Amino acid sequence: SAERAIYERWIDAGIFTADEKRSNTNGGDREPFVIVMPPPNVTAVLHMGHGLNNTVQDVIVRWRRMKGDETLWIPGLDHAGIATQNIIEKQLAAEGTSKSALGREAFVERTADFVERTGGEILQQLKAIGASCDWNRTAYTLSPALSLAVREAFVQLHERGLIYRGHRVIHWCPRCLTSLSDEEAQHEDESGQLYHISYPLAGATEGPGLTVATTRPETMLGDVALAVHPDDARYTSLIGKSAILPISNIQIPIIADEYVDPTFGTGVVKITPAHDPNDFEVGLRHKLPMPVVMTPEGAMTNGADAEARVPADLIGVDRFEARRKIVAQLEASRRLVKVEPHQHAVRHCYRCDTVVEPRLSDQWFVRMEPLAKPALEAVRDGSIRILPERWEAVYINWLENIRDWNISRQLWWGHRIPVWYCDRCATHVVSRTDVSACEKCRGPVRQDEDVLDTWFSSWLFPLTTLGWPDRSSAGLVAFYPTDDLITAPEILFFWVSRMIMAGYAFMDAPPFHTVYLHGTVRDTDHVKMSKSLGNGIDPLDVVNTYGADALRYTVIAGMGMGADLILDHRDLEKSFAPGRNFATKLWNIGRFLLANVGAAPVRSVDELTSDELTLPDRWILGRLSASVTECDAALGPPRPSNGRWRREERYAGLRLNEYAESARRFVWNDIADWYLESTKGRIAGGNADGEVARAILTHAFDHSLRLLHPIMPFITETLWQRLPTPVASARAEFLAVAEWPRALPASAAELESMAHFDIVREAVTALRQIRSDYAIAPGKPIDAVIRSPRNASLFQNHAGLIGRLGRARVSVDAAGAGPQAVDAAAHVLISDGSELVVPLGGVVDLSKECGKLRTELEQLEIQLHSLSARLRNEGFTSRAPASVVEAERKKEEEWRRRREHLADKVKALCGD
RNA sequence: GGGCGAGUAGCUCAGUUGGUUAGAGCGCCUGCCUUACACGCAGGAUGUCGGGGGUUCGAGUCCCUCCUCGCUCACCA
Repeated sequence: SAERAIYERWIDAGIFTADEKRSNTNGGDREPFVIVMPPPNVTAVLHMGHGLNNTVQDVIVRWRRMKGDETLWIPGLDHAGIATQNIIEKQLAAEGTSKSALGREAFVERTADFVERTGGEILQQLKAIGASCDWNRTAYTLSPALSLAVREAFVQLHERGLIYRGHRVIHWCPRCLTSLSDEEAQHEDESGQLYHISYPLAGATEGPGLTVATTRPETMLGDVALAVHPDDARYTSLIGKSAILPISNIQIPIIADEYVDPTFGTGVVKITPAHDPNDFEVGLRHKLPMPVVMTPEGAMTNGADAEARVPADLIGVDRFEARRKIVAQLEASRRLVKVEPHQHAVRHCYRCDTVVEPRLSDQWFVRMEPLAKPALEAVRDGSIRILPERWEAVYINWLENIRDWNISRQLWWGHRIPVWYCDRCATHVVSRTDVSACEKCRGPVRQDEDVLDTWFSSWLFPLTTLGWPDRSSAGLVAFYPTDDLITAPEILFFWVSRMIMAGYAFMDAPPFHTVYLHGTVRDTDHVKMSKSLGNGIDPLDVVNTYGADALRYTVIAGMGMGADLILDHRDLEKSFAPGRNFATKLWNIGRFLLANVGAAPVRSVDELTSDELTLPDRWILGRLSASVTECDAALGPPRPSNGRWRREERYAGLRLNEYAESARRFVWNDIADWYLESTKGRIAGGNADGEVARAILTHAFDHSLRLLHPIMPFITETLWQRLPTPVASARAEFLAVAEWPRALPASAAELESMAHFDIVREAVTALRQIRSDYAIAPGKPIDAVIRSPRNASLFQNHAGLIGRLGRARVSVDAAGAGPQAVDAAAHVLISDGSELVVPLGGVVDLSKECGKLRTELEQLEIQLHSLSARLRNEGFTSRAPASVVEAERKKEEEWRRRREHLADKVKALCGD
């Protein structure tokens, strides 16, 4: 319930707002740290994928903010050409109208209105999970400024000869009625049919003819030749002759082309230049006609150059229906030789899943090879790293085989292509500004009807959001290049690699130095979560039920580098239990602390003298430093030290789950389980030692909150605001901008203290174990003797603490191993060689304990045996590092002692 | 078809250059409403580290091979 108010205070204080002047690349004294958000589609609503993606970004941004960087996280929206247009078209259909009835101008206006009114909801939703974006800089790919930049990029590339108009077979979606790039036409494996069709030879009315195999019989109406391999002995005699195209009944030549694979199918390929990219190439080589036999919607027709190929009964018939009819006709005329089942990959539209139709048309293309070169080099030379590492190979493989990018879309929603045609002069002009008349003849011109691929605007995002094309803009000077790019692997090619190309093409520098690809959110059957499949989780439900911090912690802690996140949409409580439980724990620690420590200022830890500190104090301070070190190591270096990643740091860091685990362990297992319990008697005392305990507990918890703030910003900020302040210390107004903890190197004395407290903890655990093993009721008092020749004073000093935490009256026997206990007693060895003894005084079944002891002895014998064998092995002692051998020897010694001890005990207790 | 990855406790996953008795969370078992927390506390059980071979004094970790799942690219009609 506190989240919204805290978020508003952060916003009011302007702590998410970046200032160019503070960046050290622009006269300031702070390192800039910048992340550009992968802009969600303007019509999108928040789902778990966004939740994951933006939580990761926010964790990193908040970490750097606390580290003192000038942080900037730029939020944005993508106009999402096809996706948005589809939505409006559906709306229009529901209203009984259509985009063509509306007309282009009205359609665009309506879409813009819709986007204006309801779009961008997702950015509001991101605030609910705590996203610390600089909302003043929210960018939109179709805004006037970015549209100008898009046009500038088009014109520049054209001037450099990298954009051209191409006439070729492209991927066409018959439902969206637009062309698609290679990446947008996605392969899906399908089991289809391979139809073997016999084409009679011209002049021979009878006979078998030539058999070709095809998966798309309907395209045969567009056939202009049959092709065989020039060296295929079966067919060489036929080259140059003709065959009859069934159904259309026209004569087509038999040609030779090396493209044909003699080993596949029958070794004869039908050539359909207008409806197959390979056949198109063959057609070019052999100067064949290229008849189009389908409408844009995918219905059969006699299109350009087709004349009378499609018979009347097939005109207007959909391609798949036509396939059935043609197969039936072929069968009837005995031209269908056979049909085989056939596994193959079919391309589908990435937006509507319709089977893509290859189609001959005129489109604008970007020549990619020159752009790919520096992008390839950037990853190879370490200017850019990709995490997890394995994606670098995928990236390199794609860029090495890059193909030109079809950027024109036959849509209305998007950036209109800045090209104007003069039909009279049969020329065109590419222009930064609108053109109203032909330069040559002063006659009328018309602008290209098409718009640009959505990704043609988003690939410029890191540039345009910072002020490009003005290369000297404050934004670019202060914040370019950015730092991390965080997204899902699905858009590595669509977006990430193209941004890298754009960075080099337009700024001569990479747009970022790190690409972090996180996993996908899936359900327990590992199916990708999606609203339409009904297996989605609404992050706002989670926020409302368990809080944003529970969501964030669960997501971060549960996700290894690059691994998918599995959640159960049917059981939110179970899915988010880790985060909810930890958030509650944290809150309760805070409650205890505030109730016991109170609000009065505490002493500063810096001024405490070492003789004031108790053993637990020194231990928790040591654990704090160790935890900070662990968190820092998991988060890693924020940027390459010298522009390029050195090998040893390249794949280090951003292990957010390890960072989360280290912080959790410190808070829960160190502070809550041990330190806090150890202070319970002290603070109530109200004396000087109580003041020390107050100071240390406050200090340790304060630093826990700092460590956890990037992951759980709301709870940590709320608690931190109420924490007592150390006297004479200037504290930041918000935890969100408080200093990140620094690890202090531990002195030898501190390390010894930590080891000593670990021994004390062992004694406590030993007592609890005995109580549990012998089922001694919690209220029943027990006595314990610690026999310790070496650490008697340590145990003496902490007998009270051990007794309180272990629920026993503890005394210490400094004489060490004296005469064996006459009474039945439980013995537990402590790793310093001491022994903890609890007389069981008739409460316990002796035979049970003997059995236990014997089992323990037996296991120890086995382990000792293999350890000794190892130490007798010369290979080990001579080749293993000395430190390892030494450690093993020490261990063997200890185990021998323990074995003797156990054997003695069994003798004494069990009589054998 | 090419490339890559994964297979570790019932489930979801860690395990950094080969080196003590392989870890965490959830779940499970036992006992506890111990004055911050039962979303908790204490104690506990559970692993032929996918199969097989190899290198090594030593392999979850390196190599080979097989099996099973993913991801990704691809013009075999």
